[in-house]
Amino acid sequence: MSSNCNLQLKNKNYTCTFEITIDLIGGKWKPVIIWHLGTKGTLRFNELKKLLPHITQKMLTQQLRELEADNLVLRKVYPQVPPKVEYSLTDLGHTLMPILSMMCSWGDDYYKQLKADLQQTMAESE
Amino acid sequence: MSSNCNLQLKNKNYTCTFEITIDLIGGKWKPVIIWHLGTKGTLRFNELKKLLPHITQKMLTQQLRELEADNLVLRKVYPQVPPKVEYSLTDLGHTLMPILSMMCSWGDDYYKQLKADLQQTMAESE
DNA sequence: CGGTATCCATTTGGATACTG
DNA sequence: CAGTATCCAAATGGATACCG
Repeated sequence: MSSNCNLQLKNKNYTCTFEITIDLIGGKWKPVIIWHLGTKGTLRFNELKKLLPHITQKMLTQQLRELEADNLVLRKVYPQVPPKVEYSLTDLGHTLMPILSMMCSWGDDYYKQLKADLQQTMAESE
Repeated sequence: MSSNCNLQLKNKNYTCTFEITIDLIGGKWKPVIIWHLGTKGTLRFNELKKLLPHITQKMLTQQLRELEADNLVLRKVYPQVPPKVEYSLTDLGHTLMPILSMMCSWGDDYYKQLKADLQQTMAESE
């Protein structure tokens, strides 16, 4: 079908290797989850939930399961009542931190620049 | 609502600056589009389309419009028949390349590692 | 050539209720 | 505490036809 290179992984096709990266850490929640685990270390389910005020329980569970399946996050269950589940980054997960860090500061710069431009525009219109 | 920091930009709310980055370059197509424009320079609509064999015309147009609105891509229309439209990265767009580059090589490593692990598993099962 | 417009299928995500 | 299950709404994306 494709004239480009075709990479296959887990029944999915990619035309470029960073489609793989996007697939693993793209989406609304995954980068933030990884970021929190990377900067704060091991976190329990509800601790994560508090750090992501807008996520629903369903989404958090779902995203964590996917991250686990992709070997980016480690899930440790303590067999006790009430249950205790801890999440942390795997070694592979940690290797993503430099990328996320760059994305974070880029977003920061973009935000500041846009705010500055807005101030500029408002000042000029006076 | 949110106990975290709350950033607002263009009627959207973010709790962290890299949600902004994700919003701008996340999704299935944008990174690849930016990547092609960054590595190959100016491209016409149909040249881009050939580089992304699976994208539909609608999606390509849509993504390019969004990238343009976010000041990452420059759209230059030549007023002639048949039409000629050229796309290129803005200065801001270029600042994304180091991030995309890292994502690309990370995806590359991940792919190679997984393939290597697979070979290993197959070898052991013999 | 470089698009729009329309329609429709799939995917994603949210609200709510329930559970070991 | 850390989830499942179910249902439903919204967003995303693809096929197709048409246009200046």
